[in-house]
Amino acid sequence: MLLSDQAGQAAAAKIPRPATLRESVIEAIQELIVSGQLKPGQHLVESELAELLGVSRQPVREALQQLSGEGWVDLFPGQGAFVHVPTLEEADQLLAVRTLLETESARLAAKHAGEDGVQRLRALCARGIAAVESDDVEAAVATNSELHALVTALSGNKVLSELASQVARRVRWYHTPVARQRGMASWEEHTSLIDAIEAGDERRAAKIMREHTEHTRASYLAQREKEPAEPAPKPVRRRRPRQLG
Amino acid sequence: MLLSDQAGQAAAAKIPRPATLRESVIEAIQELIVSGQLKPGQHLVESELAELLGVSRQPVREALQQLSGEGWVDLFPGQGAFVHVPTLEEADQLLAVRTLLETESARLAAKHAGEDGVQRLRALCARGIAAVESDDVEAAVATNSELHALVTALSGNKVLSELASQVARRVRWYHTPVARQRGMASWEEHTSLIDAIEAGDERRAAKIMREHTEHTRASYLAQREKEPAEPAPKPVRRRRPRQLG
DNA sequence: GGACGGTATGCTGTAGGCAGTCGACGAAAA
DNA sequence: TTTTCGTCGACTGCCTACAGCATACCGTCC
Repeated sequence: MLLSDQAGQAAAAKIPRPATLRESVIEAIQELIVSGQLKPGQHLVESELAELLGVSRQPVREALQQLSGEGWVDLFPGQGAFVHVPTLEEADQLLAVRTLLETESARLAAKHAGEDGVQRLRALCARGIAAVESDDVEAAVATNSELHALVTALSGNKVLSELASQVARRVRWYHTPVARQRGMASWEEHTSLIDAIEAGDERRAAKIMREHTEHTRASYLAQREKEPAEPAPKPVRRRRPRQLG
Repeated sequence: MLLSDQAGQAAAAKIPRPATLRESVIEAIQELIVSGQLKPGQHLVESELAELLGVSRQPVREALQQLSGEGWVDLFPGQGAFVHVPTLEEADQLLAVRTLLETESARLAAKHAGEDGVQRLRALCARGIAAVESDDVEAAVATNSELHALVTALSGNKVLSELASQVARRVRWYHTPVARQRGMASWEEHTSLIDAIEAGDERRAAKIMREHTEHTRASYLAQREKEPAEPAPKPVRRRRPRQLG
């Protein structure tokens, strides 16, 4: 069976199925939220989103269900969906959880990662450093995410890596508008992390990752301290102003 | 404002809202899965579930979306929903994650729990021991879950406790059919855990919880080793046999 | 006899529509 | 002027209906 052998090769770049509308809508709404076009607390009217995206209400509803499961929006029965409002406290707790998950990931990665994995880590790290040096913030952030994702993947624990990636996405949303990036220091930490993983030193890898994520957390809190945060505009059901004409 | 004062008192037993159909359906399907009426790998036909529960396809679809987000079912675009098939490897990884989350919870609980929290823990523990002594397995399992949930709640980190409770639910599903309960030994560990929390000894609390959950994990694996696991009936889309008549 | 292609079937994905419900606004009463 | 009640508008929750598609069955060809 030649084909099944190839198919067995991990990500054999599955044919880019036209995906269901629901999935497309999920990504679209996530993008709208992360990019700030949909603001925290905003009432998401199904019919409006449907029209905006050119689909019917059903896929939008299903997308909102799923997004609520991942913490992007809050669903109030009978009232509809509202973009989740991340409080300072919650962000802190989320960052704590991320630290926990990624620290364990790093430890396991040091335990299990092979030569191949380390190579890929180094490649990503190089790309990240290059991005920082050329002041390409966007690329640096993206590469940073990829690197962390790869570390969790190398842990060998799929459940863990999936959970971590979910948490990471939310962290990115909370974090992005506040502090853009910690710059080169972050990538030096990445480098020593990879060294530890290559050496198979679990303790050191865990320690570095813990400190690394705690740095991010500290910088986040410091940033947020300055701006007293918006006065939480009470997420109330919006009423469409009278359509005249 | 008298009313709002009362409402502020935590769980003032919110009026049992008639809940949306979707939520009822979610619980119903979860129950069907946990109780084994829906077997792993089984194809969940929307219209059948709808008829079975006496609702239309829409609430069923939305419930399946949400359940897929929590790992109870797998959604294959164009093919439908299948009850998730927990492999041995995945169960092990899930238990590892649970250990991680609950250990951290225990540590934080030792750090933050007050007199009141400890009291409630002791009460639950007493109930659990009583249940074991009277051979009430059902009650013992339920109380066990409650106790662990309370520990995570006492951690003071809502994100963490929510994640832990989700993981715990899945663990219970994987675990229940295999090993019913470890009996009294488990509750002795609970007792010393509470002692550590009361003393505010973070390290000890974490250590006990880690060992405690690792015991569960070991017993699970031991149980599963014996039965070579079902031969994984290839989750294929079922086709209703021809209706004659 | 085995592989291939055509056909049928029933399921999923999506759309549209109706009733129930929640919130806002305005009028009437204290 | 403040509180309370009634009405209106709009949105959600759910149902029904249709189009597209994936799979299984079956006849045909090699």
